Amino acid sequence: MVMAAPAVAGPGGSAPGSVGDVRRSNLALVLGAIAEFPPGTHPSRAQVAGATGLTKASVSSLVLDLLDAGIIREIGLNPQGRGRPGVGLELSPSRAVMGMEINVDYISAAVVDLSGTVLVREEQERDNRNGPDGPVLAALAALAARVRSGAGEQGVEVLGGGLAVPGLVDPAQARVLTAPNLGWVNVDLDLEALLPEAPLGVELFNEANAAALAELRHRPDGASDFLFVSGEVGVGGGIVIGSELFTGPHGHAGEVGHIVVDPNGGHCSCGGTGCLETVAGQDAIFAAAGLSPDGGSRSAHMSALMRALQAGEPRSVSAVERAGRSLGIALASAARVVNIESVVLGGHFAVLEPWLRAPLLAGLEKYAPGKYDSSQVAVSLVGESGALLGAAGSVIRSLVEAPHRLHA
Amino acid sequence: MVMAAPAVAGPGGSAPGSVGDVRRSNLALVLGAIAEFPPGTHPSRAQVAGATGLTKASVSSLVLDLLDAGIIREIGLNPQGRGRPGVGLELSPSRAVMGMEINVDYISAAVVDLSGTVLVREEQERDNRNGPDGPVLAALAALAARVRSGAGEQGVEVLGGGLAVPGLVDPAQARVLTAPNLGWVNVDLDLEALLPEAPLGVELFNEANAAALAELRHRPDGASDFLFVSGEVGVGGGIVIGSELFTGPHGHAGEVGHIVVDPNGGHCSCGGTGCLETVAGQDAIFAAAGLSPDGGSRSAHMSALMRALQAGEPRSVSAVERAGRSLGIALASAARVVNIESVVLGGHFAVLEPWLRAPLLAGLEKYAPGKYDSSQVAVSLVGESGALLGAAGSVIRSLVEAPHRLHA
DNA sequence: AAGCTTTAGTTCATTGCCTGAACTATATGA
DNA sequence: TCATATAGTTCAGGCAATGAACTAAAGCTT
Repeated sequence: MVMAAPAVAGPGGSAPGSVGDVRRSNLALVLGAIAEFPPGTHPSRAQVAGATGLTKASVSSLVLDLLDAGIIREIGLNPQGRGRPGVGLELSPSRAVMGMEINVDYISAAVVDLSGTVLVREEQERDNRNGPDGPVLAALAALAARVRSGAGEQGVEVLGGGLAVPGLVDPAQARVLTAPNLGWVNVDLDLEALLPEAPLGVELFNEANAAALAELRHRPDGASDFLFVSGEVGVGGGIVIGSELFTGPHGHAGEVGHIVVDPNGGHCSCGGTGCLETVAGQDAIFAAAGLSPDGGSRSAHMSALMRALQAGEPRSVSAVERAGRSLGIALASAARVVNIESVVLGGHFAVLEPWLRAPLLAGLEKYAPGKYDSSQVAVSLVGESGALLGAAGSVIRSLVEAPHRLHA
Repeated sequence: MVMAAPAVAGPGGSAPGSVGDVRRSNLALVLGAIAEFPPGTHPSRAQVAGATGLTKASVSSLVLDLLDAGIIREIGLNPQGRGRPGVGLELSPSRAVMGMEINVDYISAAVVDLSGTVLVREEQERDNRNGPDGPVLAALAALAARVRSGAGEQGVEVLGGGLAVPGLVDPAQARVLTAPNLGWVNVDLDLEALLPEAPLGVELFNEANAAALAELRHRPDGASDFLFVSGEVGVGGGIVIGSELFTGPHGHAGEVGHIVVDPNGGHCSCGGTGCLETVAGQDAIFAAAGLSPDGGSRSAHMSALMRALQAGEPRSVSAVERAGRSLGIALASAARVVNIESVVLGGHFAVLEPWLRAPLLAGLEKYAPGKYDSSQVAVSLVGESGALLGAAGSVIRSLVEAPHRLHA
């Protein structure tokens, strides 16, 4: 049964609850209400009271704490028609977090304020393949410092950050377990060095997971349950359930790229056989389309593939169709395991969607009839910078959910 | 990052927390501590205080509420060596819940006390296939009433119940969406009628999910993350993560039986193609082993299959090997999606495990190398009555986690 | 322009809960 | 018999939310 969630619930049997915890909980409730108000509108204390169910007295007191902590600020007046106008509240525009990304051929960093607006952003091309991790992180630290001081000049303080990496990560240990396309195995990261003295520290994310979180924030339909499939060199995924990232017991759920789609298929970089990635990863598609894997950069290949598809070149079309069919098989299986009915296509899957959609839907209909319909296969809205934005957004969200961490 | 769970955390942004919620939370904490003490040992208030981190004063007060509600009782003395002996506390033996099950060829009901001991149990053979649901439920209600009054004669009060059904359910609406082997589609159940006046009502469960919960309770290794695969006529599953059932956004996660294991495979009763169930379901195995599907009952077939396997009859052996390989493929895919590394085999998979294990492990190694090892493929310990026990256990657990529901 | 109405926000006494310290109760050991 | 150790209770103190009363500041009415 779907249990009615208690207003304040203890954890799985460990720490005792005391009165102070109620305040922490309500502090988050108030801040969340302010954050979730339609952008542009600045709710008054009274409106927050209405939205949260707390009394005006409690809200006043909680808002005071948040003001003291600098997380929110008062802005202008807010006439309600008749009586005394309310004082508008909004997330402080001078507090921000940093999103960072290490990818195969670039590093990037951006400062994002608490309402999600990108204030400063810088990207740096860099071949990160198969080199040691040290120089990559040094370069990123320099980039982050530059972006941070740029924000500082605008009077913006960076509270914390999130780093997205294309590989399996152990966030608790700040460790990259494997990142095949970077050539990293069991790399421990000194996240503190990326953002020295930041009160909230730096969190580590898998790239596809971070992108899924960004997608969650930007979906106009407000979807709270979906599977984000990210087509890159590899095929990654992120599962969002109830507006939360579902990571599984060890943090690596959603590895859609390694679902078996053909038991008699080819070898995969993961050591497995017949994984989706061996059919729908970038290199697999290029090879099947007859584009030599070494004759140019991947982005050049992608452009060539697009031209060929637009011209209706049969080999390219059938390569993409094969990828779509396999994607359908993988998503059918995934739907059965996690009971998700909605898919968002990211990375090259978004770009190839016009050619991918029909075979994908046919595959879903054949292997999981009735579980999806075409309206539940959408194209990503966040594009390239999804991982960056998602990492930042997740840090923002964890702050909103636990504002007491900021000495309030 | 794995966030440190706050001692008292609000829900996803709805209800305000107030001081009273702290008490509810701590009430559950105390009751949970008492429930989780090694069976046979009856903790004193002081020991509960130590285990929970609450003060003795708070524990005394909370224990008083639980005593008033009749959920626990004091039992004997508990010498600690030197000073004053503590008063032992235990879950009240006169409060219980009822587990119920509807299956293809029987219905059953059992009264289970709060510590998990089965007090009364009755099973009734009955052919529930393809008949209307009304008579089945009437028979179950009668059975439940009999068992309940049997418990009542021993002075045991039944507080609530859980019903396990072999099909997809919507617990919130008390509705069975589909139960192929019963021939039910969109059946609304009057759960209240099964246990009139029971203060906690009756919850509805999918059979494999309930069995997974029973498995959780009975594992000696205390595993808290595993995938339970139940082989019956169909192939069901239940995902346990962090000692909680993972049900997905719509409550139907873990349908391992319909993972695609062969894109060119046969039709499945779900409408799909190449599902695990078409290779590893009971009928599929019997057919592949050359046992005519209509020449006897399923249990007779199972006995025949076991004899054939013990004799090394090639067709039977290869049928089971094929099922094992396919199970390996399905579990490899599932591991990638939910990141679970441990499997428990139930139903006929438990019975066939000696023949199933080798091909299963080979499949896992081929399709998800390094994700599992043989020690993480275990055989179910709860056997036939798993669903019954799991449904009851889940109701007990939800009571332990929210004791205030009992007017305390 | 003065006064009424309406809404926003604050102040304050009350209630509920946990805490820590003091206290009572009850055992063992010398 | 007395010292010691442990269990459990009592009680004052602190913190948080509540609801009612109150102040503040606008629009509307006449």
